[in-house]
Amino acid sequence: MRQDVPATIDRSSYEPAYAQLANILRRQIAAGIFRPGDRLPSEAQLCRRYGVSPMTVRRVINILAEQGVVVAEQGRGTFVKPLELGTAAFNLEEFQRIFRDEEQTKVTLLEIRIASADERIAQKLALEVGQRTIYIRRLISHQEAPVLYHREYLIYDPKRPIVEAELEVTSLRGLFNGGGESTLKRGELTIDATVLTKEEAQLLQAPEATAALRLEHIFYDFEDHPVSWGWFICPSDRLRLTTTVGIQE
Amino acid sequence: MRQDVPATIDRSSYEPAYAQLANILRRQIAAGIFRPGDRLPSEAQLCRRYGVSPMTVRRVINILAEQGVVVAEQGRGTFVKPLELGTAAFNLEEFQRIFRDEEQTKVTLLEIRIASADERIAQKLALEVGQRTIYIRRLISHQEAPVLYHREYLIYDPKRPIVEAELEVTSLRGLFNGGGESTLKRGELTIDATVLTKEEAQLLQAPEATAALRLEHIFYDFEDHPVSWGWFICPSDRLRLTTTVGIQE
DNA sequence: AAGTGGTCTAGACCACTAT
DNA sequence: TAGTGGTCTAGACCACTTT
Repeated sequence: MRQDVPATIDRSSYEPAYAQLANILRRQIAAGIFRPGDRLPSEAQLCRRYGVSPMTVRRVINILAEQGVVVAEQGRGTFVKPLELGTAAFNLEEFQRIFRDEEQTKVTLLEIRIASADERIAQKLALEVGQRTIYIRRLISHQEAPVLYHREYLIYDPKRPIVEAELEVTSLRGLFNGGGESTLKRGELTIDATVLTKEEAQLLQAPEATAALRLEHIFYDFEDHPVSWGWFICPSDRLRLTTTVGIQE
Repeated sequence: MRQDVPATIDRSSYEPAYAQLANILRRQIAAGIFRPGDRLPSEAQLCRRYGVSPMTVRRVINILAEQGVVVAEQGRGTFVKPLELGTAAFNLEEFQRIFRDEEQTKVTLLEIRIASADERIAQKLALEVGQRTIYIRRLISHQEAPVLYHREYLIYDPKRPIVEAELEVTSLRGLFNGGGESTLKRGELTIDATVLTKEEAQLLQAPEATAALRLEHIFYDFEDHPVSWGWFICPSDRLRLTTTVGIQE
């Protein structure tokens, strides 16, 4: 037994009862009091034990179930879930942090030009081959060191306000942290691995043939038309994706 | 307007009222009826409009907030969130799928042996340099083609049941899909990019110097002791991480 | 003061599982 | 039949923001 788990709910606390109870149960599981496969006390028992209403207990169980800590089975009970690697989720917080740190982060516009769509671009942006797109290359530096190289094709349509907004160098910041583009409905993202080309290595000041992560994106507007296709290149010694799976206290 | 959104809740449906209302609001947002930054109707208005109790509306708002679709601000209202790239989450479903498909997936044990810990291993597993570990190499093939190369160091402790369990080739399956190890409390995972070595390329039947994803893991038991350190190598043409961000209908 | 979200109650009724 | 989770109600009270 490593640490005592508080056993009651403090009604005078600023932390709401449901959050307190969720933490109590999660800590009990983390401490090994309830092991994977074990059944938790029934909801009625938890109501009596902690002096809260059924609705509040229900909410707590829902929270723990969403966190992947337990699984509730109707008619049988609520059980502690074993570790499941497939539920691990990696997020882009590291990327977000770079753009949030406005003092230390600089976005350099390397190139903007009109480019006519080849077959690949046309397919990604649902255009005809030969139609105009806007091609943008950016280099993102953090603390004086280049960390990301971004290339992007935007649909060219003078009627669309998004084009002007996207051209602004600051738009990337909004895209990562929110509050930016409000004309985008959704994006499809893919991560894979790549080897730096000579050009990429030079810009990113990395040795040639270094391994790098590649984050590809397509963004869609509210009419479900693609408006942007592009990708970030990120040497894997500068940015990693990390996460934890299982019980976090 | 692309599609009509059902405007009432069907009380005779098997789908609970809260789920129906969440879908109604999400579809209205997806259809552009409410745009990023817009305020949703107040909870009291939603109660009257859809004939449900405050608790049910509350639950709906919570669900949409968890999904990152809206943000509720006390005293002000509930607002549609703009697209935020930083909230994108990549999961390991692709990996999970491989192991779930038991017919088509074969795990080959390439090597098991006792290895004494060098400085790097000792640090990862919280051991002294020179202590014994179990070194395992596995090749995972799907539909006759190798997709993953796994190397792993396990702490060597005859008293620990985990060791025997981990040695079984089937244990990877349980780890990914759940129902496996119940002695593991949590894992720390990292994804980065790497270039295949000659040995890796040969085993994975890929050209040398190909880019690959590398998924590193450390697993901890309920005493918070590390029990396993290892990594999967996965050529990026065989497995990608994909996700979507924003509104999904 | 009025309107907003946030928490919580004390039940009701239902669906499902085990015995 | 008894016990389990799952949904839902009709309020209450509170904290916060806006006017």
